[in-house]
Amino acid sequence: MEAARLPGTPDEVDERIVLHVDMDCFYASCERLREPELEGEPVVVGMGYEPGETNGAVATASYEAREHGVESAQPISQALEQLPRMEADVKDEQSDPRGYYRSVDLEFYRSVAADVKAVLHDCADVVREVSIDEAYLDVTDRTGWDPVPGGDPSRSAGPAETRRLAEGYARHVIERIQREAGVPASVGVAPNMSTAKIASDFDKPNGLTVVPPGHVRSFLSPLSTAEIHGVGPVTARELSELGIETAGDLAAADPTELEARFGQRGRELYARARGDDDREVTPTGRPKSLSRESAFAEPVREVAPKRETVRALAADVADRARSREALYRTIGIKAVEPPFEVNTRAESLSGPVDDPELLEEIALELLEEFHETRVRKLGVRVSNLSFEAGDQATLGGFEDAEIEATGPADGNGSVGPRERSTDERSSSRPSRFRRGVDQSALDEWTRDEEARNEEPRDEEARNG
DNA sequence: TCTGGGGTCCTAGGACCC
DNA sequence: TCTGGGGTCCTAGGACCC
Repeated sequence: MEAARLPGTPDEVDERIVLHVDMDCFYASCERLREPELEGEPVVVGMGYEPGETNGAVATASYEAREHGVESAQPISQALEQLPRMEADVKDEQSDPRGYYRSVDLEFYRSVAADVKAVLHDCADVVREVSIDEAYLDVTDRTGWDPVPGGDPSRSAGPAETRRLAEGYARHVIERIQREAGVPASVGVAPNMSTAKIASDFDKPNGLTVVPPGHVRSFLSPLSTAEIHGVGPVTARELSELGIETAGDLAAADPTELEARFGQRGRELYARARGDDDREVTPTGRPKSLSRESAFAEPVREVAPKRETVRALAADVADRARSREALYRTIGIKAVEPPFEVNTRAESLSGPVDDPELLEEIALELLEEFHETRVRKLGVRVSNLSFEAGDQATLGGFEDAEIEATGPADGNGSVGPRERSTDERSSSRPSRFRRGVDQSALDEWTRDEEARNEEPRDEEARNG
Protein backbone atom coordinates (compact mmCIF):
# COMPACT_ATOMS: atom_id res chain seq x y z
CA MET A 1 0.00 0.00 0.00
CA GLU A 2 3.02 2.29 0.03
CA ALA A 3 2.21 5.01 -2.38
CA ALA A 4 4.80 6.86 -4.37
CA ARG A 5 6.64 7.83 -1.22
CA LEU A 6 10.03 6.37 -0.55
CA PRO A 7 10.31 4.00 2.33
CA GLY A 8 12.33 5.24 5.24
CA THR A 9 11.33 8.85 4.88
CA PRO A 10 8.44 9.11 7.31
CA ASP A 11 9.12 12.79 7.85
CA GLU A 12 8.28 13.59 4.32
CA VAL A 13 5.14 15.68 4.36
CA ASP A 14 2.12 14.09 2.80
CA GLU A 15 0.79 16.53 0.25
CA ARG A 16 -2.21 14.59 -0.92
CA ILE A 17 -5.62 16.18 -0.62
CA VAL A 18 -8.23 13.82 0.71
CA LEU A 19 -11.84 14.79 1.25
CA HIS A 20 -14.13 12.88 3.55
CA VAL A 21 -17.74 13.63 2.72
CA ASP A 22 -20.25 12.74 5.39
CA MET A 23 -23.93 13.43 4.89
CA ASP A 24 -25.62 15.05 7.87
CA CYS A 25 -28.24 12.75 9.46
CA PHE A 26 -28.80 11.47 5.98
CA TYR A 27 -32.09 9.59 6.40
CA ALA A 28 -33.68 12.53 8.17
CA SER A 29 -32.42 14.89 5.45
CA CYS A 30 -33.97 12.64 2.82
CA GLU A 31 -37.30 12.75 4.63
CA ARG A 32 -37.10 16.54 4.61
CA LEU A 33 -36.38 16.50 0.95
CA ARG A 34 -39.78 15.05 0.19
CA GLU A 35 -41.52 16.68 3.14
CA PRO A 36 -40.10 20.19 3.30
CA GLU A 37 -42.38 21.04 6.25
CA LEU A 38 -40.01 18.96 8.37
CA GLU A 39 -37.25 21.52 7.90
CA GLY A 40 -36.13 22.74 11.30
CA GLU A 41 -38.32 20.19 13.11
CA PRO A 42 -37.14 17.22 15.15
CA VAL A 43 -37.20 14.18 12.84
CA VAL A 44 -36.67 10.59 13.91
CA VAL A 45 -36.27 7.82 11.35
CA GLY A 46 -36.84 4.35 12.78
CA MET A 47 -36.10 0.94 11.36
CA GLY A 48 -38.55 -1.78 12.16
CA TYR A 49 -40.87 1.10 13.02
CA GLU A 50 -44.46 1.38 11.85
CA PRO A 51 -46.36 4.66 12.06
CA GLY A 52 -48.23 4.84 15.34
CA GLU A 53 -46.32 1.91 16.86
CA THR A 54 -43.57 1.88 19.47
CA ASN A 55 -41.36 -0.91 18.12
CA GLY A 56 -38.08 -0.58 16.24
CA ALA A 57 -34.90 1.37 16.77
CA VAL A 58 -33.67 4.83 15.82
CA ALA A 59 -31.75 4.75 12.56
CA THR A 60 -31.21 8.50 12.38
CA ALA A 61 -32.28 11.44 14.46
CA SER A 62 -32.10 15.03 13.20
CA TYR A 63 -30.05 17.43 15.27
CA GLU A 64 -33.23 18.97 16.64
CA ALA A 65 -34.31 15.53 17.85
CA ARG A 66 -30.89 14.89 19.35
CA GLU A 67 -31.34 17.94 21.51
CA HIS A 68 -34.15 16.08 23.23
CA GLY A 69 -31.91 13.12 23.99
CA VAL A 70 -32.87 10.95 21.04
CA GLU A 71 -29.87 8.93 19.89
CA SER A 72 -29.00 6.60 17.12
CA ALA A 73 -29.65 2.90 17.88
CA GLN A 74 -32.01 3.79 20.69
CA PRO A 75 -35.25 1.80 20.92
CA ILE A 76 -38.13 3.84 19.52
CA SER A 77 -40.07 3.29 22.72
CA GLN A 78 -37.36 5.11 24.59
CA ALA A 79 -37.08 7.87 22.02
CA LEU A 80 -40.82 8.44 22.37
CA GLU A 81 -40.35 9.01 26.08
CA GLN A 82 -37.81 11.74 25.42
CA LEU A 83 -39.65 13.20 22.49
CA PRO A 84 -43.35 12.37 22.07
CA ARG A 85 -44.79 11.89 18.66
CA MET A 86 -46.44 14.73 16.80
CA GLU A 87 -50.00 13.70 16.18
CA ALA A 88 -51.22 15.22 12.95
CA ASP A 89 -54.74 15.93 14.11
CA VAL A 90 -53.84 17.74 17.30
CA LYS A 91 -50.90 19.62 15.87
CA ASP A 92 -51.98 23.09 16.90
CA GLU A 93 -52.87 22.30 20.48
CA GLN A 94 -49.53 20.78 21.35
CA SER A 95 -47.15 23.19 22.96
CA ASP A 96 -44.38 20.92 24.27
CA PRO A 97 -41.80 19.69 21.80
CA ARG A 98 -42.95 16.91 19.50
CA GLY A 99 -41.06 14.79 17.03
CA TYR A 100 -41.90 13.61 13.56
CA TYR A 101 -41.39 9.86 13.36
CA ARG A 102 -40.90 8.17 10.01
CA SER A 103 -39.98 4.63 8.99
CA VAL A 104 -36.87 3.87 7.00
CA ASP A 105 -37.38 3.94 3.24
CA LEU A 106 -34.07 2.68 1.90
CA GLU A 107 -35.18 2.72 -1.67
CA PHE A 108 -35.80 6.43 -1.58
CA TYR A 109 -32.59 7.13 0.34
CA ARG A 110 -30.63 5.15 -2.24
CA SER A 111 -32.06 7.27 -5.02
CA VAL A 112 -30.93 10.42 -3.21
CA ALA A 113 -27.54 8.81 -2.55
CA ALA A 114 -27.21 8.17 -6.27
CA ASP A 115 -27.55 11.90 -6.90
CA VAL A 116 -24.90 12.58 -4.29
CA LYS A 117 -22.56 10.01 -5.80
CA ALA A 118 -22.98 11.53 -9.22
CA VAL A 119 -21.67 14.81 -7.84
CA LEU A 120 -18.80 13.12 -6.04
CA HIS A 121 -17.65 11.21 -9.09
CA ASP A 122 -17.79 14.42 -11.02
CA CYS A 123 -15.61 16.14 -8.43
CA ALA A 124 -12.89 13.50 -8.08
CA ASP A 125 -11.12 10.86 -10.10
CA VAL A 126 -11.07 8.41 -7.24
CA VAL A 127 -14.08 7.99 -4.98
CA ARG A 128 -14.31 5.42 -2.24
CA GLU A 129 -17.88 4.99 -1.13
CA VAL A 130 -17.89 3.70 2.41
CA SER A 131 -21.62 3.57 2.99
CA ILE A 132 -24.82 5.08 1.71
CA ASP A 133 -23.93 8.44 3.25
CA GLU A 134 -20.14 8.58 3.37
CA ALA A 135 -17.25 8.69 0.91
CA TYR A 136 -13.57 9.54 0.53
CA LEU A 137 -12.31 11.53 -2.45
CA ASP A 138 -8.76 12.05 -3.61
CA VAL A 139 -8.75 15.50 -5.17
CA THR A 140 -5.00 16.08 -5.26
CA ASP A 141 -5.15 16.66 -8.99
CA ARG A 142 -8.12 19.00 -8.80
CA THR A 143 -6.97 21.59 -6.31
CA GLY A 144 -4.03 22.50 -4.09
CA TRP A 145 -2.79 23.36 -0.62
CA ASP A 146 -1.66 26.77 -1.80
CA PRO A 147 -2.61 29.69 0.42
CA VAL A 148 -5.39 31.80 -0.99
CA PRO A 149 -4.09 35.28 -1.70
CA GLY A 150 -5.91 37.78 0.41
CA GLY A 151 -7.76 35.06 2.25
CA ASP A 152 -9.16 36.03 5.60
CA PRO A 153 -7.32 33.91 8.16
CA SER A 154 -10.01 34.37 10.76
CA ARG A 155 -12.47 32.62 8.48
CA SER A 156 -10.25 29.65 7.81
CA ALA A 157 -12.22 26.41 8.20
CA GLY A 158 -9.68 24.62 10.32
CA PRO A 159 -6.55 24.90 12.39
CA ALA A 160 -4.40 26.62 9.78
CA GLU A 161 -3.53 30.30 9.94
CA THR A 162 -4.15 30.77 6.24
CA ARG A 163 -6.94 29.66 3.98
CA ARG A 164 -6.11 27.19 1.28
CA LEU A 165 -7.27 26.59 -2.23
CA ALA A 166 -8.62 23.20 -1.16
CA GLU A 167 -11.07 24.90 1.17
CA GLY A 168 -12.78 26.56 -1.76
CA TYR A 169 -12.89 23.28 -3.60
CA ALA A 170 -14.52 21.55 -0.66
CA ARG A 171 -17.10 24.32 -0.41
CA HIS A 172 -17.83 23.81 -4.04
CA VAL A 173 -18.45 20.11 -3.41
CA ILE A 174 -20.77 20.83 -0.49
CA GLU A 175 -22.74 23.37 -2.49
CA ARG A 176 -23.10 21.09 -5.46
CA ILE A 177 -24.41 18.28 -3.27
CA GLN A 178 -26.93 20.64 -1.73
CA ARG A 179 -27.97 21.99 -5.10
CA GLU A 180 -28.06 18.77 -7.09
CA ALA A 181 -29.13 16.23 -4.47
CA GLY A 182 -30.92 18.57 -2.08
CA VAL A 183 -29.26 17.38 1.12
CA PRO A 184 -26.61 18.84 3.43
CA ALA A 185 -23.13 17.38 3.88
CA SER A 186 -20.11 17.93 6.09
CA VAL A 187 -16.61 17.70 4.67
CA GLY A 188 -13.19 17.16 6.17
CA VAL A 189 -10.07 17.98 4.16
CA ALA A 190 -6.68 16.58 5.13
CA PRO A 191 -3.57 14.96 3.66
CA ASN A 192 -4.82 11.47 4.56
CA MET A 193 -7.96 9.45 5.06
CA SER A 194 -8.03 9.01 8.82
CA THR A 195 -7.52 12.71 9.49
CA ALA A 196 -10.07 13.72 6.86
CA LYS A 197 -12.55 11.40 8.52
CA ILE A 198 -12.08 13.01 11.90
CA ALA A 199 -12.18 16.46 10.34
CA SER A 200 -15.55 15.89 8.68
CA ASP A 201 -16.96 15.03 12.07
CA PHE A 202 -15.39 18.02 13.76
CA ASP A 203 -17.96 20.63 12.92
CA LYS A 204 -21.18 18.84 12.03
CA PRO A 205 -23.73 19.59 10.72
CA ASN A 206 -22.99 21.60 7.63
CA GLY A 207 -19.35 21.62 8.60
CA LEU A 208 -16.13 22.17 6.75
CA THR A 209 -12.81 21.57 8.46
CA VAL A 210 -9.51 21.87 6.64
CA VAL A 211 -6.34 20.38 8.10
CA PRO A 212 -3.37 21.23 5.88
CA PRO A 213 -0.08 19.33 5.90
CA GLY A 214 1.95 20.35 8.91
CA HIS A 215 -1.12 20.96 11.07
CA VAL A 216 -2.24 17.38 11.44
CA ARG A 217 -0.57 16.58 14.75
CA SER A 218 -1.72 19.75 16.44
CA PHE A 219 -5.25 19.27 15.16
CA LEU A 220 -5.51 15.70 16.44
CA SER A 221 -3.68 16.13 19.71
CA PRO A 222 -6.48 17.53 21.93
CA LEU A 223 -9.18 15.17 20.62
CA SER A 224 -10.31 12.28 22.77
CA THR A 225 -9.18 8.84 21.65
CA ALA A 226 -12.80 7.86 20.98
CA GLU A 227 -12.83 10.21 18.03
CA ILE A 228 -10.24 8.14 16.22
CA HIS A 229 -11.80 5.85 13.67
CA GLY A 230 -11.39 2.33 15.06
CA VAL A 231 -11.54 3.25 18.73
CA GLY A 232 -14.84 2.05 20.15
CA PRO A 233 -16.07 1.90 23.72
CA VAL A 234 -13.96 -1.13 24.63
CA THR A 235 -10.67 0.25 23.33
CA ALA A 236 -11.37 3.71 24.71
CA ARG A 237 -11.85 2.25 28.17
CA GLU A 238 -8.72 0.15 27.95
CA LEU A 239 -6.71 3.13 26.76
CA SER A 240 -8.12 5.19 29.58
CA GLU A 241 -6.92 2.57 32.05
CA LEU A 242 -3.44 3.18 30.68
CA GLY A 243 -3.87 6.89 31.29
CA ILE A 244 -4.34 7.59 27.61
CA GLU A 245 -7.23 9.96 27.13
CA THR A 246 -6.42 12.04 24.08
CA ALA A 247 -4.98 11.45 20.66
CA GLY A 248 -1.98 13.41 21.89
CA ASP A 249 -1.50 10.95 24.77
CA LEU A 250 -1.75 8.10 22.32
CA ALA A 251 0.72 9.71 19.92
CA ALA A 252 3.19 10.06 22.81
CA ALA A 253 2.73 6.51 24.08
CA ASP A 254 5.19 3.69 23.54
CA PRO A 255 4.17 1.90 20.35
CA THR A 256 5.79 -1.33 21.51
CA GLU A 257 3.62 -1.37 24.61
CA LEU A 258 0.56 -0.58 22.57
CA GLU A 259 1.33 -3.47 20.30
CA ALA A 260 1.86 -5.80 23.23
CA ARG A 261 -1.54 -4.83 24.58
CA PHE A 262 -3.63 -4.41 21.43
CA GLY A 263 -1.75 -6.39 18.82
CA GLN A 264 -1.60 -5.12 15.28
CA ARG A 265 -4.35 -2.63 16.04
CA GLY A 266 -2.20 -0.98 18.67
CA ARG A 267 0.34 0.02 16.06
CA GLU A 268 -2.37 1.23 13.77
CA LEU A 269 -4.11 3.39 16.33
CA TYR A 270 -0.79 4.84 17.34
CA ALA A 271 -0.13 5.81 13.74
CA ARG A 272 -3.62 7.27 13.35
CA ALA A 273 -3.17 9.35 16.46
CA ARG A 274 0.01 10.76 14.99
CA GLY A 275 -1.70 11.48 11.72
CA ASP A 276 0.36 8.87 9.89
CA ASP A 277 -1.79 7.14 7.35
CA ASP A 278 -0.52 6.40 3.88
CA ARG A 279 -3.47 4.35 2.70
CA GLU A 280 -4.36 5.40 -0.78
CA VAL A 281 -7.91 6.26 -1.62
CA THR A 282 -9.00 3.31 -3.70
CA PRO A 283 -12.33 2.83 -5.43
CA THR A 284 -14.97 0.84 -3.62
CA GLY A 285 -14.33 -2.84 -4.13
CA ARG A 286 -16.60 -5.85 -4.35
CA PRO A 287 -18.41 -6.94 -1.23
CA LYS A 288 -16.74 -9.60 0.91
CA SER A 289 -19.94 -11.03 2.25
CA LEU A 290 -23.69 -10.74 1.95
CA SER A 291 -26.08 -11.37 4.79
CA ARG A 292 -29.59 -10.94 5.97
CA GLU A 293 -30.86 -11.17 9.50
CA SER A 294 -34.08 -10.67 11.31
CA ALA A 295 -35.17 -10.48 14.91
CA PHE A 296 -38.20 -12.11 16.48
CA ALA A 297 -40.54 -9.97 18.53
CA GLU A 298 -40.05 -12.48 21.33
CA PRO A 299 -37.34 -15.12 21.75
CA VAL A 300 -38.43 -18.34 20.02
CA ARG A 301 -37.66 -21.92 20.96
CA GLU A 302 -39.92 -23.87 18.55
CA VAL A 303 -38.18 -25.37 15.57
CA ALA A 304 -40.72 -24.57 12.86
CA PRO A 305 -40.62 -20.77 13.02
CA LYS A 306 -36.86 -20.85 13.23
CA ARG A 307 -36.60 -23.02 10.14
CA GLU A 308 -39.10 -20.85 8.31
CA THR A 309 -37.10 -17.75 9.12
CA VAL A 310 -33.84 -19.29 8.01
CA ARG A 311 -35.47 -20.44 4.79
CA ALA A 312 -36.71 -16.94 4.03
CA LEU A 313 -33.39 -15.34 4.89
CA ALA A 314 -31.50 -17.87 2.79
CA ALA A 315 -33.75 -17.22 -0.19
CA ASP A 316 -33.23 -13.51 0.21
CA VAL A 317 -29.47 -13.83 0.41
CA ALA A 318 -29.43 -16.15 -2.58
CA ASP A 319 -31.43 -13.61 -4.57
CA ARG A 320 -29.13 -10.81 -3.71
CA ALA A 321 -26.04 -12.86 -4.47
CA ARG A 322 -27.44 -13.72 -7.85
CA SER A 323 -28.46 -10.19 -8.71
CA ARG A 324 -24.94 -9.06 -7.86
CA GLU A 325 -23.45 -11.94 -9.80
CA ALA A 326 -21.66 -13.20 -6.73
CA LEU A 327 -20.66 -16.81 -6.23
CA TYR A 328 -20.20 -17.95 -2.65
CA ARG A 329 -18.06 -20.64 -1.16
CA THR A 330 -18.93 -20.26 2.52
CA ILE A 331 -22.41 -20.38 3.99
CA GLY A 332 -23.09 -19.40 7.56
CA ILE A 333 -25.80 -18.70 10.05
CA LYS A 334 -26.05 -16.55 13.12
CA ALA A 335 -28.21 -17.33 16.11
CA VAL A 336 -28.53 -14.76 18.84
CA GLU A 337 -29.58 -16.04 22.25
CA PRO A 338 -31.01 -13.70 24.83
CA PRO A 339 -29.79 -11.47 26.22
CA PHE A 340 -27.35 -10.91 23.42
CA GLU A 341 -25.10 -13.88 22.93
CA VAL A 342 -24.04 -14.21 19.33
CA ASN A 343 -23.34 -17.66 17.90
CA THR A 344 -22.09 -18.19 14.40
CA ARG A 345 -21.67 -21.39 12.44
CA ALA A 346 -20.31 -21.73 8.95
CA GLU A 347 -19.42 -24.29 6.38
CA SER A 348 -17.21 -23.91 3.36
CA LEU A 349 -17.73 -25.72 0.10
CA SER A 350 -14.91 -26.92 -2.05
CA GLY A 351 -15.76 -24.46 -4.78
CA PRO A 352 -17.81 -21.29 -5.33
CA VAL A 353 -21.46 -21.76 -6.24
CA ASP A 354 -24.64 -19.93 -7.01
CA ASP A 355 -27.14 -22.41 -5.69
CA PRO A 356 -30.15 -21.24 -3.67
CA GLU A 357 -31.23 -24.78 -2.80
CA LEU A 358 -27.84 -25.70 -1.47
CA LEU A 359 -27.67 -22.44 0.45
CA GLU A 360 -30.97 -23.21 2.12
CA GLU A 361 -30.04 -26.80 2.81
CA ILE A 362 -26.77 -25.94 4.51
CA ALA A 363 -28.26 -23.05 6.45
CA LEU A 364 -30.97 -25.35 7.80
CA GLU A 365 -28.38 -27.94 8.67
CA LEU A 366 -26.32 -25.43 10.58
CA LEU A 367 -29.47 -24.40 12.40
CA GLU A 368 -29.96 -27.92 13.76
CA GLU A 369 -27.47 -27.26 16.51
CA PHE A 370 -29.84 -24.56 17.76
CA HIS A 371 -33.08 -26.51 17.56
CA GLU A 372 -33.32 -26.57 21.34
CA THR A 373 -32.12 -23.02 21.80
CA ARG A 374 -34.20 -19.96 22.49
CA VAL A 375 -33.17 -17.38 19.92
CA ARG A 376 -34.10 -13.77 19.52
CA LYS A 377 -32.55 -13.27 16.15
CA LEU A 378 -31.39 -15.36 13.19
CA GLY A 379 -29.16 -14.52 10.28
CA VAL A 380 -27.86 -16.12 7.09
CA ARG A 381 -24.63 -15.12 5.43
CA VAL A 382 -22.56 -16.02 2.42
CA SER A 383 -18.90 -15.16 2.19
CA ASN A 384 -15.76 -16.13 0.34
CA LEU A 385 -17.34 -14.43 -2.62
CA SER A 386 -16.03 -14.47 -6.14
CA PHE A 387 -17.26 -12.70 -9.19
CA GLU A 388 -15.66 -14.32 -12.20
CA ALA A 389 -18.23 -16.20 -14.21
CA GLY A 390 -15.83 -19.06 -14.80
CA ASP A 391 -15.41 -19.68 -11.10
CA GLN A 392 -18.46 -21.70 -10.47
CA ALA A 393 -17.88 -25.32 -9.57
CA THR A 394 -21.44 -26.38 -10.20
CA LEU A 395 -21.22 -26.65 -13.93
CA GLY A 396 -21.90 -29.60 -16.07
CA GLY A 397 -19.14 -31.49 -17.85
CA PHE A 398 -17.33 -32.23 -14.63
CA GLU A 399 -17.47 -35.89 -13.92
CA ASP A 400 -16.38 -37.57 -10.76
CA ALA A 401 -13.81 -39.59 -12.63
CA GLU A 402 -12.06 -36.45 -13.74
CA ILE A 403 -11.96 -35.15 -10.22
CA GLU A 404 -10.58 -38.34 -8.84
CA ALA A 405 -7.92 -38.27 -11.48
CA THR A 406 -6.75 -34.85 -10.39
CA GLY A 407 -6.79 -35.84 -6.76
CA PRO A 408 -8.80 -34.58 -3.85
CA ALA A 409 -9.28 -30.92 -3.21
CA ASP A 410 -6.03 -29.61 -1.88
CA GLY A 411 -7.28 -26.08 -1.90
CA ASN A 412 -8.45 -26.43 1.65
CA GLY A 413 -6.67 -29.61 2.53
CA SER A 414 -8.83 -30.37 5.50
CA VAL A 415 -10.40 -33.77 5.95
CA GLY A 416 -12.29 -33.25 9.14
CA PRO A 417 -15.83 -33.50 10.35
CA ARG A 418 -16.90 -31.02 7.73
CA GLU A 419 -15.77 -33.29 4.99
CA ARG A 420 -17.66 -36.16 6.51
CA SER A 421 -20.89 -34.25 6.72
CA THR A 422 -20.32 -33.25 3.15
CA ASP A 423 -20.26 -36.85 2.13
CA GLU A 424 -23.39 -37.62 4.06
CA ARG A 425 -25.20 -34.99 2.14
CA SER A 426 -23.98 -36.11 -1.19
CA SER A 427 -26.37 -39.03 -1.07
CA SER A 428 -29.29 -36.68 -1.41
CA ARG A 429 -27.73 -34.28 -3.83
CA PRO A 430 -25.82 -34.50 -7.05
CA SER A 431 -22.29 -35.17 -5.99
CA ARG A 432 -20.86 -32.53 -8.22
CA PHE A 433 -22.07 -29.85 -5.86
CA ARG A 434 -20.17 -31.22 -2.98
CA ARG A 435 -16.95 -32.77 -3.85
CA GLY A 436 -13.64 -31.20 -4.14
CA VAL A 437 -12.65 -29.23 -7.17
CA ASP A 438 -9.05 -28.32 -7.45
CA GLN A 439 -7.84 -25.24 -9.17
CA SER A 440 -6.04 -26.96 -12.00
CA ALA A 441 -9.16 -28.81 -12.95
CA LEU A 442 -11.08 -25.61 -12.77
CA ASP A 443 -8.56 -23.84 -14.96
CA GLU A 444 -8.66 -26.66 -17.41
CA TRP A 445 -12.38 -26.34 -17.60
CA THR A 446 -12.20 -22.62 -18.00
CA ARG A 447 -10.02 -23.08 -21.06
CA ASP A 448 -12.42 -25.57 -22.54
CA GLU A 449 -14.35 -23.90 -25.31
CA GLU A 450 -17.17 -26.37 -25.32
CA ALA A 451 -17.81 -26.16 -21.66
CA ARG A 452 -17.56 -22.42 -21.81
CA ASN A 453 -20.58 -22.30 -24.06
CA GLU A 454 -22.61 -24.39 -21.73
CA GLU A 455 -25.18 -22.70 -19.58
CA PRO A 456 -24.47 -22.72 -15.88
CA ARG A 457 -26.77 -25.04 -14.01
CA ASP A 458 -28.71 -22.31 -12.30
CA GLU A 459 -29.38 -20.66 -15.59
CA GLU A 460 -30.90 -23.88 -16.85
CA ALA A 461 -33.06 -24.06 -13.80
CA ARG A 462 -34.27 -20.54 -14.31
CA ASN A 463 -34.98 -21.02 -17.95
CA GLY A 464 -37.15 -23.96 -17.17
C1' DT B 1 -33.32 2.26 28.47
C1' DC B 2 -32.18 -4.83 27.46
C1' DT B 3 -30.36 -3.43 21.23
C1' DG B 4 -32.15 -3.27 14.21
C1' DG B 5 -29.57 -4.67 10.18
C1' DG B 6 -25.67 -4.76 7.07
C1' DG B 7 -21.00 -4.82 6.74
C1' DT B 8 -15.32 -5.00 7.64
C1' DC B 9 -11.17 -6.57 9.76
C1' DC B 10 -8.46 -9.12 13.20
C1' DT B 11 -7.25 -13.00 16.23
C1' DA B 12 -6.80 -17.59 18.04
C1' DG B 13 -6.70 -22.41 17.81
C1' DG B 14 -7.01 -26.72 15.24
C1' DA B 15 -6.15 -29.47 11.15
C1' DC B 16 -3.43 -30.37 7.60
C1' DC B 17 0.49 -30.26 4.17
C1' DC B 18 5.34 -30.24 2.98
C1' DT C 1 9.26 -43.96 13.34
C1' DC C 2 10.05 -39.64 15.77
C1' DT C 3 10.56 -34.61 15.96
C1' DG C 4 9.90 -30.13 14.27
C1' DG C 5 9.13 -25.75 11.68
C1' DG C 6 6.65 -23.00 8.24
C1' DG C 7 2.59 -22.06 5.80
C1' DT C 8 -2.35 -22.21 4.75
C1' DC C 9 -7.12 -22.97 5.41
C1' DC C 10 -11.06 -23.19 8.30
C1' DT C 11 -14.19 -21.87 12.05
C1' DA C 12 -15.70 -18.96 15.87
C1' DG C 13 -15.80 -14.89 18.17
C1' DG C 14 -15.01 -9.99 19.03
C1' DA C 15 -14.54 -5.02 18.13
C1' DC C 16 -15.92 -1.66 15.32
C1' DC C 17 -18.44 1.21 11.78
C1' DC C 18 -22.65 3.31 9.64
